[in-house]
Amino acid sequence: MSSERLHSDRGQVPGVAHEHRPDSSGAALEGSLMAVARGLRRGWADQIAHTGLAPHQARALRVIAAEGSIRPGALAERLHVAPRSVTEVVDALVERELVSREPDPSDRRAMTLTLTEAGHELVGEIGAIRRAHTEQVFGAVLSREEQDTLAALLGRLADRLSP
Amino acid sequence: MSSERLHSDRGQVPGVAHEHRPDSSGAALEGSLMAVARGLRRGWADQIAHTGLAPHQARALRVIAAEGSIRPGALAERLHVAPRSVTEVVDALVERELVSREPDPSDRRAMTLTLTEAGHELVGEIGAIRRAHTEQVFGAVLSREEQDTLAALLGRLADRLSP
DNA sequence: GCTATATAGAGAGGTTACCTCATTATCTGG
DNA sequence: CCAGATAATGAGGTAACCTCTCTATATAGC
Repeated sequence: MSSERLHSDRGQVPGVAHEHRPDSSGAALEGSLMAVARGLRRGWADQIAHTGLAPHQARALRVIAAEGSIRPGALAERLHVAPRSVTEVVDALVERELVSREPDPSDRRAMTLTLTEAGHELVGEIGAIRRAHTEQVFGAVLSREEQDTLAALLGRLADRLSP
Repeated sequence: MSSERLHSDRGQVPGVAHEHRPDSSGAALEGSLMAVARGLRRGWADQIAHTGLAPHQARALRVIAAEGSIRPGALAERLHVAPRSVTEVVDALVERELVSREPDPSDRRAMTLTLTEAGHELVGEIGAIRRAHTEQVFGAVLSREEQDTLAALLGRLADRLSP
């Protein structure tokens, strides 16, 4: 639906011809990076659409899988949402029987979230799809060596940026 | 949400002609790239927060600036939202007197969006902030040469991913 | 042991950024 | 000149957030 581009540049005279100044390659770098990130994210989203999982549900599932078991409050922190907001995401995952929500034996105020069998299965499946898509994109354009170079450079940037 | 392509290659690695096994480094590449993209986006968001512009408002402003003058429908396409949805974004920008919405002389059904003086100013300001932040991040970690290498690799990926 | 305060999760209700569908004005091709 | 197509928008809905509040439980201080 969003893939058809209409030509929008009719002969209209724009008011002024203004700043389109990618003078430094920094702008190009930034633009390409964001475009690649966007492209990958869209690709993943398209390919996991058939699961019926919203992106934030998939993300929550991944965090739960990574932690093995987690409490709603901690999950909220990982997802960068308010504690209250995670309840609804978890509700949906529990509804689909991908996650089980059980009282935490060590603190009776708290709940513990863990993946069900079906949850594990789905996480694995999504991971495989994601990995395949990513490899396909990178592999189609870059040589193995170039991928290593890219990974090294981005790794250094990520280290600097991540808290 | 974005397209109606339904790839059904689940679970299995799709046939890429020449297969390496980049198992772990592919994941690292992907992870780093997304982390860097996220870090940059957060940095920009933090730094333009003081303008009171929501991210999609800032994006709309940039598109209008880039086009010089654009109609709501075309803007919607650029922002990947439904035509109806852009009305509200534009409402907010018009309210702040950053954008003027005037009847299009060439088609009396249509409106034309252009930046006001204040709009141009703000776009310039945001661009400067963004550029400075980006350069600071890249410059602090990578040499000029490395930035060029990175730009080249990402550029090729972006070309492949973007229509 | 008993109370004061902090914390975990969830209910109630609001906001926002989207959406679809319907409506009005205008354009365009036969 | 009239039958659609198209541009924007009003009306009304939904989903993912939010804050504020409530209840149950934990924990620290007396």
